[in-house]
Amino acid sequence: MSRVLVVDDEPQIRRALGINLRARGYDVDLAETGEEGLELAARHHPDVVVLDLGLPGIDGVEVIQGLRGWSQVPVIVLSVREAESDKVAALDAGADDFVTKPFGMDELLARLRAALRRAAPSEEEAVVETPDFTIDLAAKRVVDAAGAEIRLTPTEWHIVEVLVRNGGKLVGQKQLLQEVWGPAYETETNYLRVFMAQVRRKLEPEPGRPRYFFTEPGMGYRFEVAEP
Amino acid sequence: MSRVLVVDDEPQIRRALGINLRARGYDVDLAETGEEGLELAARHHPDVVVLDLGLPGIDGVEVIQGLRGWSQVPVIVLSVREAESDKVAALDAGADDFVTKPFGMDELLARLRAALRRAAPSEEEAVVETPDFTIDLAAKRVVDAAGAEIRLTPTEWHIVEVLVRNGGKLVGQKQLLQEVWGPAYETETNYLRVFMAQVRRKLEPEPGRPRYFFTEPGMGYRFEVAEP
DNA sequence: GATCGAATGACAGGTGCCCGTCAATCGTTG
DNA sequence: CAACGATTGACGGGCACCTGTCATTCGATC
Repeated sequence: MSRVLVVDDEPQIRRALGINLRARGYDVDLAETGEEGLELAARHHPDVVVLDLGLPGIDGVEVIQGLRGWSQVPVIVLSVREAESDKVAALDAGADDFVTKPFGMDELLARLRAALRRAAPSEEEAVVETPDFTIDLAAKRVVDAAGAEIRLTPTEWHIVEVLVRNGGKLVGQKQLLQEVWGPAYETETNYLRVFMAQVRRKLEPEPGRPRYFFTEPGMGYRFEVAEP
Repeated sequence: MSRVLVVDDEPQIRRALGINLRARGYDVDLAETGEEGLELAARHHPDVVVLDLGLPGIDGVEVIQGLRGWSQVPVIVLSVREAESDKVAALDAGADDFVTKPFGMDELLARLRAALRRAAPSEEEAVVETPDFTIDLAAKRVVDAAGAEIRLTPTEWHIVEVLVRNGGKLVGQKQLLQEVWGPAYETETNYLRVFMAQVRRKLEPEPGRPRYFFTEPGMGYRFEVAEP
């Protein structure tokens, strides 16, 4: 789950945010001062920061600037101030969002989700490696052990994708047929045999003795990388 | 400069934003309804959208959903409503920020800058070199091996940009069509064939045997610089 | 152990789709 | 009005997919 750093000098706010965020599965760091916040940020690399502007010691805007020196972490600013100039200063310093106290917990949580969603375009490294080939789901590509590309046709790739995304799990024939060819084809088991053979010819070192794409007779197919 | 799309049914708001934004050097599109806004977004690909929630016809939240179907453009929501549930709905639909009317122009401009800054590709070393040409994504320039500039038309450049930014990854036909021409063109595969041919004529040493812009039949295209 | 049926695997021929290419037309801009 | 880029349509070639048939394997039954 995501890690949230809360920087606020008011104990009741820290407490309320700590309870609510942890209840929703976030990991939460609490800091009372700007200095403490910067230190925790450096140590724990939170995914999002909730920052009060009116801090004792160094000001909230300075905290933002301190963060921006080395991090792109989204910052949501809290403030009792209504003054427009404060908002402008905070946003220009690099804040991502601005919430005026008193605020509703639902709104803050929604803004938190929005900030995390923006920051997380990070195409999870969807790569599966085996001793004989490597599958990159994001790039839609397969390379063999020597690094040479293995070309798959659209249908072949689609089958491989479904099986790999369900890695280790059995995928039923009907399910596979529906996902690759559409709901009207759920009885065309011939297709599966033809294309599974093709996939094995291209990926299995011994197509006759599959090491990765296994048949479960009468049920379906399973992709699995054997443990060493 | 950046292009801003403003969607609001109140003439005085449209007028005020139009004047203020243009005075600061933004290119501005003005739309009165959600439908018009979606159409303009598809045609002009703005860098940021300012959207009123209380629209006649289709609702602001639906406009956000319509946009999010194909675009990651930041959306700043305007609303007279104070209700927290509205904010939550808009933010969860994919809005990036929320401003309550009446708002100060300075605050809106600051949030606009913040949204654009977030979306900015962070000015990283956006240069791709190959033995035959060099692409500078930031400067929007291509030069050949001898240092001479290669001129690309806007559409050609847009295609190259999308493919290069996804370097190594396969870009689906629909995705490419949507990002370059807009969501209404996702079936016009002719465009791709014509413009890919044009791009290859200008960049590939042997347009008939591509070394950089590869076709994945039935799926899409991929830009890649071969390892030495 | 022999027989049978069900399910999978293998193979090859035909056909339709997709890509690359060319060319004509339209719309915009200077 | 000239020049350029974008939009279409048409066409040919290659290949991916579909299809039917036959071989093989496995388990059940007698």
